Amino acid sequence: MSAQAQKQAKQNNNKKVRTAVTPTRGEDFPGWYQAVIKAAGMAENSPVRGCMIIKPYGYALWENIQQAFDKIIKDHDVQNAYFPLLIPLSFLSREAEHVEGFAKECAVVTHHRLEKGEEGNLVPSPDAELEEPLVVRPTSETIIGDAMSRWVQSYRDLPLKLNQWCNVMRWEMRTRLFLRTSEFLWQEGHNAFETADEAHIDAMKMVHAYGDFAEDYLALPVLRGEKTEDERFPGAIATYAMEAMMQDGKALQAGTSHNLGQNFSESCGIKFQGRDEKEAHAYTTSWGISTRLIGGMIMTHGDDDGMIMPPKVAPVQVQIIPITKGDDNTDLLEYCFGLREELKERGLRANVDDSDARTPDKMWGAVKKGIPIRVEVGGREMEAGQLTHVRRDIGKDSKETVSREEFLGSVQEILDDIQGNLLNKAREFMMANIKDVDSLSEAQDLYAGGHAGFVRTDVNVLSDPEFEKLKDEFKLTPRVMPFDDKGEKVIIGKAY
RNA sequence: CGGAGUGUAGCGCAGUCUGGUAGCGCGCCUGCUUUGGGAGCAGGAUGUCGGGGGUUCGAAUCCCUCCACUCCGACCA
Repeated sequence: MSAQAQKQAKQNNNKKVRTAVTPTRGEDFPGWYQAVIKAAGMAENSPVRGCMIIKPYGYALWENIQQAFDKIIKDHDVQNAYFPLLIPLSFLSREAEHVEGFAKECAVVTHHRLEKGEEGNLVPSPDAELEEPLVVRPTSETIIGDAMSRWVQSYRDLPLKLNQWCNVMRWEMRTRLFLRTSEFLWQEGHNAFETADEAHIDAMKMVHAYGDFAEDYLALPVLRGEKTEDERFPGAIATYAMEAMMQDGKALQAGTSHNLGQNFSESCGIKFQGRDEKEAHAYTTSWGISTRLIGGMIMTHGDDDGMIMPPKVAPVQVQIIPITKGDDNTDLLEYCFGLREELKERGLRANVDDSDARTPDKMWGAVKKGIPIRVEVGGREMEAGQLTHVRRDIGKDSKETVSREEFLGSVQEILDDIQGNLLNKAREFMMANIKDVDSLSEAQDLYAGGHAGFVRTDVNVLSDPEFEKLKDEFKLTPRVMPFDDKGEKVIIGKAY
C-alpha cells in the first residue's frame, strides 16, 4: 500500500467518528457507564467485594456535592453530628418492619480479636466473641433514636434536627460503582418534632430541598412525589422521593425523605412531657442522599466521549492546556498560570495541564473527565493576548478564539449557560420519554413496542391484578406518585 | 442461595482439548523524529499461569481439593 493509500485508509477509518469511550451508549449502556467512570478516573472496584475505591477526581466531585448541600442542610437549622459506625443488634431489632427490611443485608461484627489459626492464618478468636453482635450501620435511625431518647425530655427540647455525613453498609447481592455498592457515602438527616404536622411538613420540605438541589446544582431533572406503600422505607408511614430518568430510560431513585410518624420514637423511647403536661412520643423524619447521585449524573449527562460535569459541582471548571512547542515553553506556561490565577480570583476552579503528556492526550483527557470549559493556549495566542476555548457540552463546534479579557469577562456566563443547557437537555429527554396512558393494556402495548421510558397512569392500577403481570413481564415497578398530579397518578418504570 | 462462567505481565486476552524452556495486543520505560482533535520508528522491563495436594522424567495444560471474582435470577439508596 502506498503512503497515499495508507493516509486515505486512515482518513476513512477516522470518518467512523472514533469515540473517546467504548462501548458507546447505543452499543452497551451498562458497559459504557463503567467505561466512563474508568476513563474519567472517578472510581474503581476494590479488593473488597462490592466496595469501591473513590479516586481523587470522583471524590472531589463528592466533596463539591457535600459542600453545596451541607449549606442547605444548615439553612434548614439542622446541626451536624456523628454517631457510631457499629450498632448493637438489639437496637436494630427494636422496630419490627425496620429489622425485617434490613436484616438480609447486614454486615455483622461478632468478634473483637484475631488469633493464629491451625493453618497459620488469622482467625477470629473463639474466646473473643462479643456478647452482643454489632451491626455495621445500614442506616442510623435506631442509634440516633436512642440518643434522642436521652436528649429529649420536654417539648422545649424539640424540634431536634441532626444530620451526619458518613458511610453505611448494605450487603447487596449485585453491585455497580456508585449506583449500588456495599459501602456508600451519604448524609442522613434525623429530625424529631412535637407534632405530626411538623414532621409531615419537614419530610415534604426535605424532598423539595433535594429536588431543588438536584436540579440547581447537578442539572438532574427529577420527579418529586410519594412512594407507593410497597416501596416505602421499612418503618416509615410515608416515603417521599425524587426520581430521575437515565439516558436508557430507566429510573433512578435519587433521594428519599421519610415521615416516620411515631414508629421510631415509640421503639426507641423518644418521649417528652408536652405543653399539656402529658407524656407524648415525638414524631420523627429521616432523609438521605448518597454517592449514588454521581452515578445519576454520569448516566444523565455523559456522552460517547465520556463524562460531562455540571459546572456548579465540577471538580475542575476550566482546564487550561498549553500547546507547547520545542524545549522552552517558560513564557507560555507563565501565561497559562497567570490566566489560572485570574480565574481563581473570580472564584472559579481552574487547572493548568503542565504534565508532559502529548497535547492531543491532554485534550482528550479533559474531554473524558467532562471538564466544562477547555482552554487551549499556543504561542500565537500568547503573542496576541488571546486564547481558544471549547465547551464540553457542545464540543469542537463551540471552539472560539477570543482575547483573554473577553474570556475572563464571559467565562462565568458560559459556565452558567452550560449548566442550564445540561438541565434543559435532560429535562426534555425525560419529558419526551414519559407517556401518559389510560389503561394497562395501553402500557402493555407501549412496552411491548420497545418503550424504554416511564408511563404515567391512574393510581388505581396499583390494585389491578393485571398490573402484577405487566410488572413481571417488563420488570417494572411503580416509581413515584408525583406531587404535580396530586397523588392521582403513578409513574411506572424500570428501576436501577 | 439456585444456574452459568472466569482466574496467565498494570489492563484485555491467547495458549489448556493433544503435557516438552511463558506468548500477543494495549499500557509502561529509554532514545530519536513529531506535537492546534487520540503520532511514527527503534530498543527495553515486567509473571509464584488463583492457593494447596497428586500423577509424571517433565504440569498453565491431566486428576483431587480449597479460594476468589464475574454474569443471569431472587434483594436493594
